[in-house]
Amino acid sequence: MPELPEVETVRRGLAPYLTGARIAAVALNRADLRFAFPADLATALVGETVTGVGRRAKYLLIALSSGETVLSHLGMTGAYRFAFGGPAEPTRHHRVPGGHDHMVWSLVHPDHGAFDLIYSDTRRFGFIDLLSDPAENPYLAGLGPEPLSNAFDAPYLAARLAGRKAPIKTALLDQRIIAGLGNIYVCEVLYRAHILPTVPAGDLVAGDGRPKPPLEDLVAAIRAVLAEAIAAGGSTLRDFRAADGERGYFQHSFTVYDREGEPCLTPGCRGTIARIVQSGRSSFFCPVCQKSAE
DNA sequence: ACTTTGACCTGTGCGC
DNA sequence: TGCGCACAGGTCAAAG
Repeated sequence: MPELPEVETVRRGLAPYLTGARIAAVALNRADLRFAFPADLATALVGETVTGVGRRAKYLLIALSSGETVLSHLGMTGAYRFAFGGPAEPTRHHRVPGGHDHMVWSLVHPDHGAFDLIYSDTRRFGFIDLLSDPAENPYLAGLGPEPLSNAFDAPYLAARLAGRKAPIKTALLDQRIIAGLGNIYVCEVLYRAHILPTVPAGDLVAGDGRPKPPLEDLVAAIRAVLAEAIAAGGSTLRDFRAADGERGYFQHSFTVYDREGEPCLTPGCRGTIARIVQSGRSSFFCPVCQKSAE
């Protein structure tokens, strides 16, 4: 589910409790998620101390005192929650018999005491791996720049989009071009930048290879929308200890995503939000105030 | 080399 | 109420 802002929110919720905690035990309730758990996962974790919780794109990176790193991707329905003493409350995906709590870390933190960290994942599109060298990992090596970093700007994006005939919607979902955007935020940033999702990506680049004004707007929109979403997620962190982190995913209200048939919220625009399917994914947009590149 | 499609899973909500 | 179908925020392999 989680796109960059949601994963960042999870990271911020986990970091204060995991950093400095010692892993006393690890339970795996099945052999695989999307991929098999590494054979030595539990033994590699037990006895180690967490030295930090990072994020790259939509991946969580949990660093261990051994020097190894746990890579965790939440897929569509992955979620972490804590259980401090007593039986853990099931997640809302857990009402059906069987449940979806696939991995449980038992941790001891010098300040927070003993607690469990539970990973649940209904659809099991998530996965967990153990990396000795994150920089060399194929999952991470091919990722494009972080959209909130200095490495991401309009000239960069222009260079990557020049000549591409694929719709801008599809290009922005390509993690090799820009890391961390998913279907919701791509819809949102294109809406904010007033660009139709169907525009051929290369149309946003001028003949000399420089970004056209709409592409400058798009870069600004990407930064603004993500920053706002992270800020909104941060406001839910107060509850992270008791909740499952899932709440934050949807707390944020969207301006175009999933609003088919509703009025466009752009000031002065009288359009109605439409929905089309691109690359098998829903695109929501306003056919009035979102335009092709001039 | 490029893009699109199907596959992986389970759950929910809608129309009939 | 029940049933079937469409759909869901991600990614990868395979097919075009």
